Amino acid sequence: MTARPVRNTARSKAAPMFLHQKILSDIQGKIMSGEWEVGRRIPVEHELMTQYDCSRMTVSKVLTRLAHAGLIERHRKVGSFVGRPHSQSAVLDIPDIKTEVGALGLPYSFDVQRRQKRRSTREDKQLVGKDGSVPLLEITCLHMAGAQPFCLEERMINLQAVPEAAAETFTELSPGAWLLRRVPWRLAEHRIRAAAPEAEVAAVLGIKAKTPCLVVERTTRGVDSTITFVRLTYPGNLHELVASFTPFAPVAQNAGSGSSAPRPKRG
Amino acid sequence: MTARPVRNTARSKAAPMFLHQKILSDIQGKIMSGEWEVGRRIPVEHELMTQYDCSRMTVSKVLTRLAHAGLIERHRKVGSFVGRPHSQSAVLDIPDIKTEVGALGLPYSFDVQRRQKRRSTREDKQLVGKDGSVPLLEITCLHMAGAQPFCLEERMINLQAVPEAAAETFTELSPGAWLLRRVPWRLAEHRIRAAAPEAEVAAVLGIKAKTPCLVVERTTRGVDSTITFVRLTYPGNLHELVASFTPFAPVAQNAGSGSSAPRPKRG
DNA sequence: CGCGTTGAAATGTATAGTCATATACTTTGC
DNA sequence: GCAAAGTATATGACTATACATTTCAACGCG
Repeated sequence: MTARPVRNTARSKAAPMFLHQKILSDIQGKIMSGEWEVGRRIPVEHELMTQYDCSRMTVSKVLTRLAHAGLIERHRKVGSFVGRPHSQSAVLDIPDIKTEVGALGLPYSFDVQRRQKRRSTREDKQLVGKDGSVPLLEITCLHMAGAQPFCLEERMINLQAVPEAAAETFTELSPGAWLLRRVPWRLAEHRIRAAAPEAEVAAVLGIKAKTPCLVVERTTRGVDSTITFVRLTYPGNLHELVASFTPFAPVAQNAGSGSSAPRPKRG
Repeated sequence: MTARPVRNTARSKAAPMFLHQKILSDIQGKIMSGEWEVGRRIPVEHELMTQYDCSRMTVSKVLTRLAHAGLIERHRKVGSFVGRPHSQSAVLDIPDIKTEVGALGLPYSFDVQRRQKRRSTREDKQLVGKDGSVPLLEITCLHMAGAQPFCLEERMINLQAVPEAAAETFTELSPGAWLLRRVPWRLAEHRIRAAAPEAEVAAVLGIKAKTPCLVVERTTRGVDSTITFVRLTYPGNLHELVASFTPFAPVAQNAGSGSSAPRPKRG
């Protein structure tokens, strides 16, 4: 009954993985891959204990750690549940555009101006991993704050990764919001720069050609391929990104109280 | 010998703090306040065990958690040490300008163009908390990539928070780098926008007045006051910020191996 | 003096429990 | 029928212990 690295059962060759590492990465994988969707119940400690043939402390520590990291939420008597990802990131506040506009106290609306299917070429390399051509959905969408254009969204969606998008009209939800709630993502890369808009873009946004614009390009990757690429062009002084940092990663104070967050009710 | 919330010794009134919370916040406080500088040895588990009159597991869990959060580094037989803050942030890559220029393969240099002491007025409100006027050091510094201006830095340093800055000439290290390595900080707020530079700034940067520029404003706060405010103006297409996110906070895989990081040697 | 051996220090992994606490569900009492 | 009380369950806090692993440092020996 002593503690000994799990020289993983069959073909022991790779780094000997400790039990708690295995449990951690198993659960983490299920969550990050989207196999366990948000709100789904995680096996209770006793189940995991049986499943991995270990003591309660061991699984408990793993779950506690996952809770600290925000991947799961735990509640006494109730159980543990897959947590809701922090909308985009707690640090760089690039929220849903609707939320942004709402924060300005202006009515939000959007208009899909273009919508076209095509196959990817060599130039859209950022969208594909290694594979050749994939079907794409190209969308141009203008976001309005009241009567004023707020942001131009030029997006490409990988239809191989998100086939449902082909049939979606994006009338209720903007493409960004739709994707965010439909597709589990793993990594979002932002590139932020200042540039003068192209003539065409300037015209749509109703600004002069030389007006400085904040251009945010985001590549969102899923488990094994890029899901979407988007370029958001904000007219210069209309927009500002805000980011807050602490020098250290935050050490969550609560061990899993989650008082304010509405607890998912599923089973 | 049972577990019972520490109804904190004297004047029990506030929320009953659990032992591990107390240990955690004690250590966290010492590190975040700068009282324990980077590399300083943290009491070994046995000491903490004695100090807080608890079992080894309890302190061990706290330390392990701090290690996961990156606040400390742990090494067998050696002990635990205050970790080095991740330069600015693992997510928004706004590194030292010197590093940025170096990455472009260009020789880096900088030139302090202005350096002036004054007292803060009502307009510099971002620098002060509630207090009235504080002594300031105003610095303008031009960063060069080869022969080309790369970035203009306009900075204000709170001399109340960093009195040593008054005597510093910033010949070896740029103001930013100097501050970063001298002053412990708690929070950095960035505001990022696109704008046309003012005539004066455009002249210094050697660009046309209408060239879009990426303007990054950063307020860095210490324990109880703002340390410095800086505005970095990058000529438009010369610069791009890059940020990567994952939907969840990263769950550190290693429990404290820290293989590559050079272990501080102090005692 | 240099080199390996050995011991001890410190963390790392894991077990097996106890008691506490929050909460859903069930039973009881009126 | 409905609320109060009780019970079961799942997590949370903590102890005490065992053994593993890594690495510093002291010792012994040629």
